[in-house]
Amino acid sequence: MKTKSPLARNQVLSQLDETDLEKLNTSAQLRRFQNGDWIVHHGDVWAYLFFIQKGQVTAIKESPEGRSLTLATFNEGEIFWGLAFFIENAPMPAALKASDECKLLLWSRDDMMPFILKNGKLSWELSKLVIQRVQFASEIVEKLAFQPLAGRVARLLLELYSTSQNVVPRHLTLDEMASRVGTTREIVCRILYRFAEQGAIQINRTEFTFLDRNLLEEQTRRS
Amino acid sequence: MKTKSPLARNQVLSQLDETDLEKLNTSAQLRRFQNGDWIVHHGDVWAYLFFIQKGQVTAIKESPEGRSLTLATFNEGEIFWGLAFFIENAPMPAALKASDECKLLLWSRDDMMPFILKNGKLSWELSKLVIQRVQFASEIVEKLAFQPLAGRVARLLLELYSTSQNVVPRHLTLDEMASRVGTTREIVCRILYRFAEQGAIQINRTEFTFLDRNLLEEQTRRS
DNA sequence: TAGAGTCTTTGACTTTAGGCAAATCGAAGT
DNA sequence: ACTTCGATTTGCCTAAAGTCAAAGACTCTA
Repeated sequence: MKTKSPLARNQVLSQLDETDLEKLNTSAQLRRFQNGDWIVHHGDVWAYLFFIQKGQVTAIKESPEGRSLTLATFNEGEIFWGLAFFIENAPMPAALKASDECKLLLWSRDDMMPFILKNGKLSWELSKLVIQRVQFASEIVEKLAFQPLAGRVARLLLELYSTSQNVVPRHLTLDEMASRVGTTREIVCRILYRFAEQGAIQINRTEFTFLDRNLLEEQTRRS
Repeated sequence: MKTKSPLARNQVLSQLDETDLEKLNTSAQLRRFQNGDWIVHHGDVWAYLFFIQKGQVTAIKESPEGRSLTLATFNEGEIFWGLAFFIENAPMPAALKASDECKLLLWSRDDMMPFILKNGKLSWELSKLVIQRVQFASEIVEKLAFQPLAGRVARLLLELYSTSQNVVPRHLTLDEMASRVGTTREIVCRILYRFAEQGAIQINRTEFTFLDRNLLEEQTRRS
Protein backbone atom coordinates (compact mmCIF):
# COMPACT_ATOMS: atom_id res chain seq x y z
CA MET A 1 0.00 0.00 0.00
CA LYS A 2 1.17 3.48 -0.91
CA THR A 3 1.82 6.35 1.38
CA LYS A 4 -0.64 9.11 0.66
CA SER A 5 0.83 11.92 -1.36
CA PRO A 6 1.26 15.17 0.58
CA LEU A 7 -0.47 16.82 -2.33
CA ALA A 8 -3.72 15.28 -1.18
CA ARG A 9 -3.65 17.51 1.86
CA ASN A 10 -4.37 20.46 -0.35
CA GLN A 11 -7.93 21.62 -0.74
CA VAL A 12 -7.61 22.05 -4.48
CA LEU A 13 -5.40 19.18 -5.48
CA SER A 14 -7.28 16.73 -3.32
CA GLN A 15 -10.02 16.85 -5.93
CA LEU A 16 -7.89 14.57 -8.07
CA ASP A 17 -7.97 10.81 -7.74
CA GLU A 18 -4.97 8.70 -6.79
CA THR A 19 -3.91 8.11 -10.35
CA ASP A 20 -3.96 11.71 -11.34
CA LEU A 21 -2.19 12.74 -8.18
CA GLU A 22 0.51 10.29 -9.02
CA LYS A 23 0.85 11.67 -12.52
CA LEU A 24 0.95 15.17 -11.16
CA ASN A 25 3.60 14.21 -8.71
CA THR A 26 5.88 12.81 -11.34
CA SER A 27 5.40 15.71 -13.73
CA ALA A 28 6.36 18.25 -11.08
CA GLN A 29 9.68 20.03 -11.01
CA LEU A 30 11.23 20.16 -7.58
CA ARG A 31 12.98 23.39 -6.68
CA ARG A 32 14.81 24.33 -3.52
CA PHE A 33 15.45 27.78 -2.15
CA GLN A 34 17.41 29.17 0.75
CA ASN A 35 15.97 31.59 3.24
CA GLY A 36 15.91 35.00 1.61
CA ASP A 37 16.19 33.77 -1.99
CA TRP A 38 13.98 35.37 -4.55
CA ILE A 39 11.69 32.85 -6.20
CA VAL A 40 10.36 35.33 -8.76
CA HIS A 41 10.83 39.01 -9.13
CA HIS A 42 8.17 41.62 -9.45
CA GLY A 43 7.34 42.01 -13.11
CA ASP A 44 8.58 38.60 -14.25
CA VAL A 45 6.32 36.58 -16.48
CA TRP A 46 6.07 33.30 -14.68
CA ALA A 47 3.55 30.69 -15.72
CA TYR A 48 3.76 28.24 -12.86
CA LEU A 49 1.56 26.95 -10.14
CA PHE A 50 3.35 25.58 -7.11
CA PHE A 51 2.81 23.54 -4.01
CA ILE A 52 4.85 24.29 -0.90
CA GLN A 53 6.23 21.00 0.28
CA LYS A 54 8.37 22.60 2.91
CA GLY A 55 9.06 26.11 4.11
CA GLN A 56 7.38 29.44 3.74
CA VAL A 57 6.90 31.90 0.91
CA THR A 58 6.11 35.59 1.20
CA ALA A 59 4.66 37.88 -1.43
CA ILE A 60 6.24 41.31 -1.47
CA LYS A 61 5.55 44.43 -3.43
CA GLU A 62 8.33 46.91 -3.93
CA SER A 63 8.22 50.52 -4.96
CA PRO A 64 10.83 51.88 -7.33
CA GLU A 65 12.31 53.81 -4.38
CA GLY A 66 12.97 50.71 -2.38
CA ARG A 67 10.08 50.79 0.02
CA SER A 68 8.41 47.46 0.31
CA LEU A 69 5.10 46.03 1.42
CA THR A 70 4.69 42.45 2.56
CA LEU A 71 1.33 41.25 1.37
CA ALA A 72 0.98 37.64 2.38
CA THR A 73 2.75 34.60 3.67
CA PHE A 74 2.09 31.11 2.37
CA ASN A 75 2.86 28.00 4.31
CA GLU A 76 3.54 24.33 3.89
CA GLY A 77 0.74 22.56 2.06
CA GLU A 78 -0.57 25.68 0.34
CA ILE A 79 -0.47 26.41 -3.35
CA PHE A 80 0.16 29.63 -5.18
CA TRP A 81 0.95 30.72 -8.74
CA GLY A 82 2.37 33.23 -11.08
CA LEU A 83 -0.25 35.33 -12.80
CA ALA A 84 0.97 34.13 -16.16
CA PHE A 85 -0.24 30.69 -15.21
CA PHE A 86 -3.72 32.04 -15.83
CA ILE A 87 -3.16 34.88 -18.22
CA GLU A 88 -0.68 34.80 -21.03
CA ASN A 89 2.19 37.21 -20.50
CA ALA A 90 0.81 38.72 -17.34
CA PRO A 91 3.72 39.91 -15.20
CA MET A 92 3.97 39.19 -11.48
CA PRO A 93 2.26 41.93 -9.50
CA ALA A 94 4.46 41.08 -6.54
CA ALA A 95 7.71 39.29 -5.93
CA LEU A 96 7.93 35.96 -4.15
CA LYS A 97 10.64 35.25 -1.64
CA ALA A 98 11.58 32.15 0.30
CA SER A 99 11.39 32.97 3.97
CA ASP A 100 12.79 29.68 5.11
CA GLU A 101 14.50 26.81 3.48
CA CYS A 102 11.93 25.87 0.86
CA LYS A 103 11.02 22.91 -1.26
CA LEU A 104 8.51 23.74 -3.96
CA LEU A 105 6.80 21.53 -6.50
CA LEU A 106 6.26 23.44 -9.72
CA TRP A 107 3.96 22.81 -12.64
CA SER A 108 3.96 24.80 -15.81
CA ARG A 109 0.69 25.84 -17.28
CA ASP A 110 0.96 23.16 -19.92
CA ASP A 111 1.60 20.44 -17.37
CA MET A 112 -1.35 21.35 -15.25
CA MET A 113 -3.90 22.37 -17.81
CA PRO A 114 -5.18 18.92 -18.77
CA PHE A 115 -6.05 18.19 -15.17
CA ILE A 116 -7.91 21.43 -14.86
CA LEU A 117 -9.91 21.13 -18.03
CA LYS A 118 -10.95 17.59 -17.39
CA ASN A 119 -11.97 18.12 -13.82
CA GLY A 120 -14.62 20.77 -13.25
CA LYS A 121 -14.47 20.36 -9.51
CA LEU A 122 -10.74 20.98 -9.40
CA SER A 123 -11.22 24.02 -11.50
CA TRP A 124 -13.99 25.22 -9.23
CA GLU A 125 -11.89 24.74 -6.13
CA LEU A 126 -9.16 26.70 -7.81
CA SER A 127 -11.59 29.52 -8.48
CA LYS A 128 -12.57 29.43 -4.85
CA LEU A 129 -8.99 29.65 -3.74
CA VAL A 130 -8.37 32.55 -6.05
CA ILE A 131 -11.42 34.23 -4.62
CA GLN A 132 -10.09 33.77 -1.13
CA ARG A 133 -6.98 35.59 -2.15
CA VAL A 134 -9.16 38.36 -3.51
CA GLN A 135 -10.85 38.59 -0.18
CA PHE A 136 -7.47 38.90 1.39
CA ALA A 137 -6.37 41.58 -1.03
CA SER A 138 -9.54 43.40 -0.28
CA GLU A 139 -8.68 43.57 3.39
CA ILE A 140 -5.31 44.98 2.57
CA VAL A 141 -6.90 47.69 0.48
CA GLU A 142 -9.27 48.50 3.28
CA LYS A 143 -6.53 48.86 5.83
CA LEU A 144 -4.32 50.92 3.60
CA ALA A 145 -7.15 53.21 2.61
CA PHE A 146 -8.97 53.66 5.87
CA GLN A 147 -6.89 52.58 8.80
CA PRO A 148 -4.22 54.88 10.17
CA LEU A 149 -0.81 53.42 10.74
CA ALA A 150 -1.18 53.00 14.48
CA GLY A 151 -4.13 50.72 13.89
CA ARG A 152 -2.23 48.64 11.40
CA VAL A 153 0.69 48.25 13.78
CA ALA A 154 -1.62 47.30 16.63
CA ARG A 155 -3.23 44.65 14.46
CA LEU A 156 0.15 43.34 13.44
CA LEU A 157 1.20 42.95 17.06
CA LEU A 158 -1.96 41.12 17.94
CA GLU A 159 -1.71 38.76 14.98
CA LEU A 160 1.97 38.13 15.36
CA TYR A 161 1.90 37.38 19.06
CA SER A 162 -1.46 35.82 19.59
CA THR A 163 -0.06 33.36 22.07
CA SER A 164 -1.11 33.23 25.67
CA GLN A 165 2.41 34.33 26.53
CA ASN A 166 2.68 37.95 27.44
CA VAL A 167 6.43 38.21 27.18
CA VAL A 168 7.56 37.50 23.65
CA PRO A 169 10.87 37.84 21.82
CA ARG A 170 10.92 40.37 19.00
CA HIS A 171 11.48 38.01 16.16
CA LEU A 172 10.85 40.58 13.42
CA THR A 173 13.11 43.54 12.83
CA LEU A 174 11.59 46.99 12.65
CA ASP A 175 12.18 46.96 8.92
CA GLU A 176 10.21 43.76 8.57
CA MET A 177 7.36 45.10 10.64
CA ALA A 178 7.42 48.34 8.67
CA SER A 179 7.16 46.40 5.45
CA ARG A 180 4.05 44.63 6.65
CA VAL A 181 2.20 47.80 7.43
CA GLY A 182 3.61 49.91 4.65
CA THR A 183 5.87 52.42 6.35
CA THR A 184 9.42 52.88 7.63
CA ARG A 185 11.26 51.49 10.64
CA GLU A 186 11.42 54.81 12.44
CA ILE A 187 7.70 55.28 12.35
CA VAL A 188 7.02 51.76 13.60
CA CYS A 189 9.44 52.37 16.42
CA ARG A 190 7.63 55.54 17.42
CA ILE A 191 4.24 53.96 17.28
CA LEU A 192 5.45 51.12 19.45
CA TYR A 193 6.69 53.57 22.03
CA ARG A 194 3.42 55.42 21.89
CA PHE A 195 1.69 52.16 22.72
CA ALA A 196 4.11 51.76 25.58
CA GLU A 197 3.24 55.21 26.93
CA GLN A 198 -0.41 54.30 26.77
CA GLY A 199 0.32 51.25 28.85
CA ALA A 200 -0.57 48.68 26.23
CA ILE A 201 2.86 47.10 26.03
CA GLN A 202 6.31 47.27 27.50
CA ILE A 203 9.29 47.37 25.22
CA ASN A 204 12.89 46.60 25.42
CA ARG A 205 15.34 45.99 22.70
CA THR A 206 14.66 42.31 22.46
CA GLU A 207 11.22 41.65 23.91
CA PHE A 208 7.68 42.89 24.05
CA THR A 209 5.54 42.48 27.10
CA PHE A 210 1.82 42.72 26.53
CA LEU A 211 0.13 44.58 29.35
CA ASP A 212 -3.27 45.31 27.89
CA ARG A 213 -4.35 43.75 24.63
CA ASN A 214 -7.68 45.53 24.78
CA LEU A 215 -5.96 48.84 24.31
CA LEU A 216 -4.40 47.50 21.14
CA GLU A 217 -7.69 46.16 19.90
CA GLU A 218 -9.23 49.56 20.39
CA GLN A 219 -6.57 51.00 18.14
CA THR A 220 -7.47 48.60 15.36
CA ARG A 221 -11.03 49.77 15.48
CA ARG A 222 -10.15 53.39 15.03
CA SER A 223 -10.81 54.68 11.58
CA MET B 1 -32.78 31.34 -37.17
CA LYS B 2 -32.34 32.69 -33.66
CA THR B 3 -30.86 35.98 -32.61
CA LYS B 4 -27.64 35.36 -30.77
CA SER B 5 -27.99 35.82 -27.06
CA PRO B 6 -26.17 38.86 -25.67
CA LEU B 7 -24.71 36.48 -23.12
CA ALA B 8 -22.55 35.03 -25.85
CA ARG B 9 -20.64 38.26 -26.03
CA ASN B 10 -19.12 37.50 -22.67
CA GLN B 11 -15.73 35.87 -22.54
CA VAL B 12 -16.76 33.44 -19.83
CA LEU B 13 -20.32 32.61 -20.78
CA SER B 14 -19.46 32.21 -24.43
CA GLN B 15 -17.87 28.91 -23.48
CA LEU B 16 -21.36 27.45 -23.32
CA ASP B 17 -23.13 26.08 -26.36
CA GLU B 18 -26.43 27.42 -27.72
CA THR B 19 -28.55 25.06 -25.71
CA ASP B 20 -26.92 25.83 -22.41
CA LEU B 21 -26.98 29.53 -23.10
CA GLU B 22 -30.67 29.26 -23.71
CA LYS B 23 -31.19 27.40 -20.44
CA LEU B 24 -29.11 29.93 -18.63
CA ASN B 25 -31.09 32.73 -20.13
CA THR B 26 -34.39 31.36 -18.95
CA SER B 27 -33.17 30.54 -15.47
CA ALA B 28 -31.92 34.07 -14.91
CA GLN B 29 -33.69 36.60 -12.75
CA LEU B 30 -33.96 40.02 -14.31
CA ARG B 31 -33.46 42.95 -11.97
CA ARG B 32 -33.60 46.65 -12.71
CA PHE B 33 -31.96 49.44 -10.79
CA GLN B 34 -32.04 53.21 -10.98
CA ASN B 35 -28.95 55.33 -11.07
CA GLY B 36 -27.59 55.51 -7.55
CA ASP B 37 -29.43 52.46 -6.21
CA TRP B 38 -27.53 50.09 -4.03
CA ILE B 39 -27.42 46.62 -5.52
CA VAL B 40 -25.77 45.07 -2.48
CA HIS B 41 -24.36 46.59 0.63
CA HIS B 42 -20.95 46.06 2.08
CA GLY B 43 -21.08 43.07 4.38
CA ASP B 44 -24.14 41.42 2.84
CA VAL B 45 -23.94 37.75 2.07
CA TRP B 46 -24.93 37.59 -1.54
CA ALA B 47 -24.50 34.39 -3.54
CA TYR B 48 -25.17 35.62 -7.06
CA LEU B 49 -23.29 35.97 -10.26
CA PHE B 50 -24.62 38.57 -12.64
CA PHE B 51 -24.38 39.77 -16.20
CA ILE B 52 -24.80 43.44 -16.99
CA GLN B 53 -27.29 43.65 -19.79
CA LYS B 54 -27.48 47.38 -19.61
CA GLY B 55 -25.92 50.09 -17.53
CA GLN B 56 -22.92 50.37 -15.28
CA VAL B 57 -22.06 49.03 -11.85
CA THR B 58 -19.43 50.38 -9.47
CA ALA B 59 -17.80 48.64 -6.54
CA ILE B 60 -17.31 50.86 -3.53
CA LYS B 61 -15.68 50.35 -0.18
CA GLU B 62 -16.80 52.48 2.72
CA SER B 63 -15.15 53.18 6.01
CA PRO B 64 -17.23 53.36 9.18
CA GLU B 65 -16.61 57.14 9.20
CA GLY B 66 -18.19 57.62 5.82
CA ARG B 67 -15.14 57.96 3.65
CA SER B 68 -15.41 55.90 0.54
CA LEU B 69 -13.17 54.40 -2.08
CA THR B 70 -14.37 53.52 -5.55
CA LEU B 71 -12.58 50.40 -6.62
CA ALA B 72 -13.88 49.47 -10.02
CA THR B 73 -16.54 50.08 -12.61
CA PHE B 74 -18.15 47.30 -14.61
CA ASN B 75 -19.83 47.85 -17.92
CA GLU B 76 -22.39 46.35 -20.21
CA GLY B 77 -21.54 42.80 -21.18
CA GLU B 78 -19.35 42.16 -18.16
CA ILE B 79 -20.05 39.76 -15.33
CA PHE B 80 -19.42 40.08 -11.64
CA TRP B 81 -20.47 38.28 -8.48
CA GLY B 82 -20.98 38.31 -4.77
CA LEU B 83 -18.22 36.59 -2.86
CA ALA B 84 -20.76 34.19 -1.40
CA PHE B 85 -21.27 32.83 -4.86
CA PHE B 86 -17.91 31.15 -4.42
CA ILE B 87 -17.54 30.86 -0.71
CA GLU B 88 -20.37 29.99 1.60
CA ASN B 89 -21.35 32.87 3.86
CA ALA B 90 -18.58 35.17 2.72
CA PRO B 91 -19.76 38.76 3.09
CA MET B 92 -19.32 41.36 0.36
CA PRO B 93 -15.99 43.11 0.77
CA ALA B 94 -17.40 46.09 -1.10
CA ALA B 95 -20.80 47.47 -1.94
CA LEU B 96 -22.19 47.50 -5.46
CA LYS B 97 -24.06 50.47 -6.79
CA ALA B 98 -25.88 51.11 -10.04
CA SER B 99 -24.31 54.09 -11.70
CA ASP B 100 -26.83 54.28 -14.48
CA GLU B 101 -30.15 52.74 -15.18
CA CYS B 102 -29.26 49.07 -14.98
CA LYS B 103 -30.62 45.76 -16.15
CA LEU B 104 -28.91 42.81 -14.55
CA LEU B 105 -29.35 39.11 -15.12
CA LEU B 106 -28.81 37.21 -11.88
CA TRP B 107 -28.05 33.59 -11.20
CA SER B 108 -27.87 32.06 -7.79
CA ARG B 109 -25.07 29.72 -7.00
CA ASP B 110 -27.38 26.74 -7.34
CA ASP B 111 -28.63 27.84 -10.73
CA MET B 112 -25.17 28.30 -12.13
CA MET B 113 -23.26 25.51 -10.50
CA PRO B 114 -24.25 22.68 -12.83
CA PHE B 115 -22.94 24.61 -15.81
CA ILE B 116 -19.66 25.25 -14.06
CA LEU B 117 -19.04 21.73 -12.91
CA LYS B 118 -19.85 20.20 -16.22
CA ASN B 119 -17.76 22.58 -18.25
CA GLY B 120 -14.07 22.75 -17.33
CA LYS B 121 -13.43 25.45 -19.89
CA LEU B 122 -16.13 27.69 -18.48
CA SER B 123 -14.73 27.18 -15.06
CA TRP B 124 -11.25 27.95 -16.28
CA GLU B 125 -12.36 31.14 -17.96
CA LEU B 126 -14.03 32.12 -14.74
CA SER B 127 -10.76 31.56 -12.88
CA LYS B 128 -9.05 33.72 -15.43
CA LEU B 129 -11.55 36.47 -14.96
CA VAL B 130 -11.19 36.30 -11.22
CA ILE B 131 -7.45 36.51 -11.66
CA GLN B 132 -7.83 39.60 -13.77
CA ARG B 133 -9.69 41.20 -10.93
CA VAL B 134 -6.85 40.23 -8.63
CA GLN B 135 -4.46 41.94 -10.93
CA PHE B 136 -6.64 44.97 -10.73
CA ALA B 137 -6.81 44.84 -6.95
CA SER B 138 -3.09 44.55 -6.91
CA GLU B 139 -2.71 47.79 -8.79
CA ILE B 140 -4.95 49.50 -6.31
CA VAL B 141 -2.81 48.30 -3.44
CA GLU B 142 0.28 49.50 -5.19
CA LYS B 143 -1.08 52.93 -5.77
CA LEU B 144 -2.41 53.30 -2.26
CA ALA B 145 0.81 52.11 -0.74
CA PHE B 146 3.40 53.80 -2.90
CA GLN B 147 1.94 56.54 -5.00
CA PRO B 148 1.35 59.93 -3.48
CA LEU B 149 -2.04 61.46 -4.00
CA ALA B 150 -0.97 63.84 -6.72
CA GLY B 151 0.11 60.91 -8.82
CA ARG B 152 -3.18 59.14 -8.29
CA VAL B 153 -5.13 62.21 -9.28
CA ALA B 154 -2.98 62.72 -12.37
CA ARG B 155 -3.61 59.14 -13.40
CA LEU B 156 -7.31 59.55 -12.83
CA LEU B 157 -7.42 62.59 -15.09
CA LEU B 158 -5.55 60.80 -17.83
CA GLU B 159 -7.74 57.73 -17.67
CA LEU B 160 -10.96 59.63 -17.39
CA TYR B 161 -10.32 61.98 -20.26
CA SER B 162 -8.24 59.94 -22.60
CA THR B 163 -9.97 61.41 -25.62
CA SER B 164 -8.22 63.45 -28.24
CA GLN B 165 -10.29 66.38 -27.05
CA ASN B 166 -8.42 68.77 -24.87
CA VAL B 167 -11.41 70.62 -23.53
CA VAL B 168 -13.64 68.32 -21.55
CA PRO B 169 -16.63 68.81 -19.28
CA ARG B 170 -16.12 67.89 -15.65
CA HIS B 171 -18.57 65.07 -15.44
CA LEU B 172 -17.46 63.84 -12.02
CA THR B 173 -17.92 65.86 -8.86
CA LEU B 174 -14.95 66.45 -6.61
CA ASP B 175 -16.43 63.98 -4.16
CA GLU B 176 -16.57 61.33 -6.82
CA MET B 177 -13.02 61.97 -7.87
CA ALA B 178 -11.92 61.95 -4.25
CA SER B 179 -13.57 58.60 -3.76
CA ARG B 180 -11.64 57.12 -6.63
CA VAL B 181 -8.27 58.10 -5.26
CA GLY B 182 -9.07 57.70 -1.60
CA THR B 183 -9.16 61.21 -0.21
CA THR B 184 -11.45 64.21 0.28
CA ARG B 185 -12.87 66.75 -2.13
CA GLU B 186 -10.81 69.61 -0.76
CA ILE B 187 -7.57 67.81 -1.35
CA VAL B 188 -8.51 66.88 -4.90
CA CYS B 189 -9.41 70.46 -5.56
CA ARG B 190 -6.04 71.64 -4.33
CA ILE B 191 -4.14 69.10 -6.32
CA LEU B 192 -6.02 70.09 -9.44
CA TYR B 193 -5.08 73.71 -8.92
CA ARG B 194 -1.51 72.71 -8.32
CA PHE B 195 -1.56 71.00 -11.71
CA ALA B 196 -2.98 74.18 -13.13
CA GLU B 197 -0.14 76.23 -11.65
CA GLN B 198 2.34 73.85 -13.19
CA GLY B 199 0.71 74.43 -16.54
CA ALA B 200 -0.58 70.91 -17.05
CA ILE B 201 -4.24 71.84 -17.19
CA GLN B 202 -6.58 74.79 -17.08
CA ILE B 203 -9.55 74.70 -14.79
CA ASN B 204 -12.85 76.35 -14.55
CA ARG B 205 -15.91 75.34 -12.71
CA THR B 206 -17.29 73.17 -15.45
CA GLU B 207 -14.43 72.21 -17.73
CA PHE B 208 -10.86 71.03 -17.79
CA THR B 209 -8.51 71.99 -20.56
CA PHE B 210 -5.51 69.76 -21.01
CA LEU B 211 -2.44 71.79 -21.84
CA ASP B 212 0.33 69.29 -21.28
CA ARG B 213 -0.47 65.65 -20.71
CA ASN B 214 3.20 64.82 -20.36
CA LEU B 215 3.38 66.80 -17.16
CA LEU B 216 0.57 64.69 -15.77
CA GLU B 217 2.25 61.50 -16.85
CA GLU B 218 5.39 62.55 -15.07
CA GLN B 219 3.36 62.89 -11.91
CA THR B 220 2.12 59.33 -12.16
CA ARG B 221 5.68 58.12 -12.36
CA ARG B 222 6.72 59.80 -9.15
CA SER B 223 7.03 57.52 -6.18
C1' DT C 1 -35.95 86.22 -10.80
C1' DA C 2 -35.43 84.96 -5.96
C1' DG C 3 -34.12 81.32 -3.14
C1' DA C 4 -32.72 76.66 -2.06
C1' DG C 5 -29.65 73.35 -2.68
C1' DT C 6 -25.49 71.53 -4.44
C1' DC C 7 -20.77 71.95 -5.87
C1' DT C 8 -16.50 74.25 -5.92
C1' DT C 9 -12.88 76.95 -4.12
C1' DT C 10 -9.85 78.90 -0.56
C1' DG C 11 -7.74 80.07 3.88
C1' DA C 12 -6.08 78.77 8.40
C1' DC C 13 -4.87 75.25 11.18
C1' DT C 14 -3.90 70.31 12.92
C1' DT C 15 -2.39 65.80 12.46
C1' DT C 16 0.08 62.22 10.44
C1' DA C 17 3.81 60.43 8.22
C1' DG C 18 8.40 60.54 6.42
C1' DG C 19 13.66 61.71 6.11
C1' DC C 20 18.15 62.31 8.00
C1' DA C 21 21.58 61.88 11.29
C1' DA C 22 23.39 60.89 15.60
C1' DA C 23 23.46 58.18 19.69
C1' DT C 24 22.89 53.76 21.70
C1' DC C 25 22.50 49.02 22.36
C1' DG C 26 23.43 43.95 21.92
C1' DA C 27 25.16 39.86 19.86
C1' DA C 28 29.15 37.48 17.86
C1' DG C 29 33.53 36.74 17.18
C1' DT C 30 38.66 37.59 18.13
C1' DA D 1 37.37 42.66 27.29
C1' DC D 2 37.35 45.01 22.64
C1' DT D 3 35.63 45.67 18.20
C1' DT D 4 32.52 45.41 14.65
C1' DC D 5 28.26 45.23 12.74
C1' DG D 6 23.65 45.56 12.36
C1' DA D 7 19.43 47.01 14.61
C1' DT D 8 17.07 50.23 17.57
C1' DT D 9 15.94 54.58 19.40
C1' DT D 10 15.50 59.59 19.39
C1' DG D 11 15.62 64.51 18.10
C1' DC D 12 14.76 67.70 14.76
C1' DC D 13 12.84 69.16 10.69
C1' DT D 14 9.87 68.85 6.45
C1' DA D 15 6.19 67.45 3.69
C1' DA D 16 1.78 65.47 2.83
C1' DA D 17 -2.79 64.95 3.92
C1' DG D 18 -6.84 66.05 6.38
C1' DT D 19 -10.41 69.14 8.89
C1' DC D 20 -13.30 73.01 9.49
C1' DA D 21 -15.39 76.91 8.11
C1' DA D 22 -16.66 80.32 4.99
C1' DA D 23 -17.31 82.28 0.55
C1' DG D 24 -18.56 81.82 -4.37
C1' DA D 25 -20.82 80.03 -8.43
C1' DC D 26 -24.07 77.32 -10.85
C1' DT D 27 -28.70 74.90 -11.58
C1' DC D 28 -33.32 74.23 -10.89
C1' DT D 29 -37.63 75.32 -9.39
C1' DA D 30 -41.36 78.14 -7.68
